[in-house]
Amino acid sequence: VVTSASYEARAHGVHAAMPLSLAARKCPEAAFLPSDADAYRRASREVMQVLETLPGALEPAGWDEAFLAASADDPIAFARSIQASVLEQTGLWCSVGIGENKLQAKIASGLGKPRGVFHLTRDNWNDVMAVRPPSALWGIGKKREKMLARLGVRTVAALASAHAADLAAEFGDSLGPQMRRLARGEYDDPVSEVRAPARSHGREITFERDVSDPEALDAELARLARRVAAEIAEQGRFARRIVVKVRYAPFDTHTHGVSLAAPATEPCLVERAAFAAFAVFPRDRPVRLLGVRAELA
DNA sequence: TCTGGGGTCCTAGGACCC
DNA sequence: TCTGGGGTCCTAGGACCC
Repeated sequence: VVTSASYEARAHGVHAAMPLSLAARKCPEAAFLPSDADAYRRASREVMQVLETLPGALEPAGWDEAFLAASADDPIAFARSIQASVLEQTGLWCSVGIGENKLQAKIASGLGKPRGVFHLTRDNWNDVMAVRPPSALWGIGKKREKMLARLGVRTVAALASAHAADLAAEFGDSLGPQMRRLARGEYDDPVSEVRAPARSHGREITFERDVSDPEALDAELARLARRVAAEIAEQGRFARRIVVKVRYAPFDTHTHGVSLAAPATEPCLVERAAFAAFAVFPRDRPVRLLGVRAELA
């Protein structure tokens, strides 16, 4: 599938997660490049190093985004100076979103793309957001948007004024009210410089063709399990539980897990747990995806 | 069109306990 | 024989994000 697309390709309707065959149809003249994770990691480090020189707590959010807790008399000028520094020192453009909290800033950075600066605060929140669909909010995707539409909620403004009880009944006592707060531009989580330790680490593979051969599946499962074990050991972490993920056609995905007697990192123990979890699955269906994930102690 | 790989968080339901 | 109410923990699945 497409990992990322240039703005020129996006103009043809190509976007991330789209199957390559469809992307090629939508944009036959596009150049298809292999992904190069090492290059992106290097570029990410360079950009983050620039941002680290700025005053204020920095919270990286993935490879190509970060939150900066800063205050400035002239936020827009400050944002432009960040942009200029990043461009000068890395040759890369970025967009900068300014907000009173992470939600506003995150949405603003999207609205600033490409290469722009956008300012989103309580003063212009309604002007900018009220008529947009709920999926314009960070944390509401297409599925929740559909569920909201069934409740008659089709805009951010409608969500902001929806009945809390209705939302709680549909989405739960936590998520429901939280979605309404998002629609009002409210967000409490502070920018946090301390990175929480990872909760899990896993590897998965989608086969080019569905695999039925049990020996081939066993071999792949062992390979994934040992790789995960080696990687968490390298990070000095221990597995608490091993979860195996299996996807059949068409996109029928299931997981089963096995808790370890004690936190462990030994490849043989991780592998044994993976096989115990895998044993729960029926073995008579062709497998499209196999994954092993360690939940960490 | 037919759906990657790495994650995080939330929810519902069941088991279990007092 | 049929059964409360409160709580915790575990598991599987799903939604979301980059």
